Amino acid sequence: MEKRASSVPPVTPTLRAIPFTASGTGAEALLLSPAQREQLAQIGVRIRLPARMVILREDSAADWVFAISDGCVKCYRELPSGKRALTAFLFNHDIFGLAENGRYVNTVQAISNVTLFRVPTMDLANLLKQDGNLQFQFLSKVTHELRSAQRRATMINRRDAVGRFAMFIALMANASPVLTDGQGVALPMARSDIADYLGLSLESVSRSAAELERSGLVKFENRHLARIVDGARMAKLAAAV
Amino acid sequence: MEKRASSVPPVTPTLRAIPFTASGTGAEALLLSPAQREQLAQIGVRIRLPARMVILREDSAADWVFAISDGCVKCYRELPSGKRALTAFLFNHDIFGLAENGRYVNTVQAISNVTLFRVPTMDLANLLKQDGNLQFQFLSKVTHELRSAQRRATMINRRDAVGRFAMFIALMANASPVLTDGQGVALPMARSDIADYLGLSLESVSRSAAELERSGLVKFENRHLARIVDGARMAKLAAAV
DNA sequence: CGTAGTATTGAAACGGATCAATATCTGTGG
DNA sequence: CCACAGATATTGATCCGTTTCAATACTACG
Repeated sequence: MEKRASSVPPVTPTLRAIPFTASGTGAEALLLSPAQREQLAQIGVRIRLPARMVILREDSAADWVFAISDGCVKCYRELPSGKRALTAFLFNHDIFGLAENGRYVNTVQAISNVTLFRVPTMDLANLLKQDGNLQFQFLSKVTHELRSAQRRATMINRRDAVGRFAMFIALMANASPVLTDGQGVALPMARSDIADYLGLSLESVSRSAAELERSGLVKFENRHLARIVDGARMAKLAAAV
Repeated sequence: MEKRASSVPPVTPTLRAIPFTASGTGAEALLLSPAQREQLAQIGVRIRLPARMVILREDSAADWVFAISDGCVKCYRELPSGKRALTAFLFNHDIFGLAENGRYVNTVQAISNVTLFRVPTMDLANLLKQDGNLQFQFLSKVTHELRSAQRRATMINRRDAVGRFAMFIALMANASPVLTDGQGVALPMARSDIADYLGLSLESVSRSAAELERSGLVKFENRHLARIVDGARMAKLAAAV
């Protein structure tokens, strides 16, 4: 059950989704076939972008759809009040840039250096309409992202800040493919990003981290690397919704 | 721009989604073509279910996918703590029952009497894979539901209960196709459902309703019908995220 | 190596949750 | 059609935890 970021990102795009139907062994991921990847590769390009770069802006023309080959991005919307609501952190195999009425819905910004696969929206739409199986992968993918959004809402619903943060670490342990190996959970994003994602103040996130460390559930090697010390209690706290 | 529930629900299924690409006039809805509706009608059946009936249960085998022809349902998950997290209210033209690994993710329960269109999951999957355009509608639909889930998270993020409830009423004014005509907003669900959806206690919802009425923004004709009195201030409050 | 952005820690206050009592509604049977 | 009972909703008082404001510490990048 080991997850590892491929050291050499593939040239063709990848995608991972949970299938609608039950597979033989259980929660197996659905992956693009070599042929499908080749098809996508032909209409798109691979680009590398530096950390902190804004990849696309909400309400701008949705000319491209992106798939992440390597790295981590954050999706957010600027609220009228000036706050920013983070809707998702995306990693390897994730897609973003699906539009609504030809406009992007969120702003997407690189957290780390990222390698992306970029496809013109129109070309992708045409390809999807032609290849039912490929589109089915996308449908599964978006459905899965819908579940993620619902889980986030559930997480935000919790009253206790510590519990929310614990859930978040557990979430990242699954979502982020990087550095999960030795029980270390990578948290490449800033504390303020976590706060905006969890609907907490920056201070509460900080206090929650301190509290988790004090109670011996998690050890923070540094601000961006958490090591789960007591997995059992951690899981219990994360599940205590 | 009048919305009205058709008095005679159609025999073939309907679906409404926001297209990816910009249409001529702006935020126009995407609708199934007569041919597509006919195709769907051939593999599914129309059923009527009474209010309060549980239509499908989380973790049970996902044998069918449903589309709502008429009425209102709620989707929720039972949390370990015993609380229930409401993930969505669904109306006319909405779909539910998309599975993950062959199991339903949420429980869906009828709020009013409902008329549903029911399709075997397998048959639908096959049809979607064959008909790229039809599947594209579903993809658009699920993408749109993803936005809804994100909006809900944004709503839950608000600190003030009154603001959340105001947003909810504004949301229902758009989502619910019923009774929106004369500035009246139908709230067919119970106060406790609203509470579970907004992440508030039942009491807070009740207090918020009272507060909205006291400040002259909304008049509650009865518990299930809100009339927006001061649209401008209402919109302002709802937008003050 | 310094500086600006980022994070931690402390003290006080606000707002929603909770507990508790009462009121209203809905649907059932007389 | 009305009365009754159980469920649903409202209103009040108190408590707890997060937000906010403020000061200090840390870290990363030039």
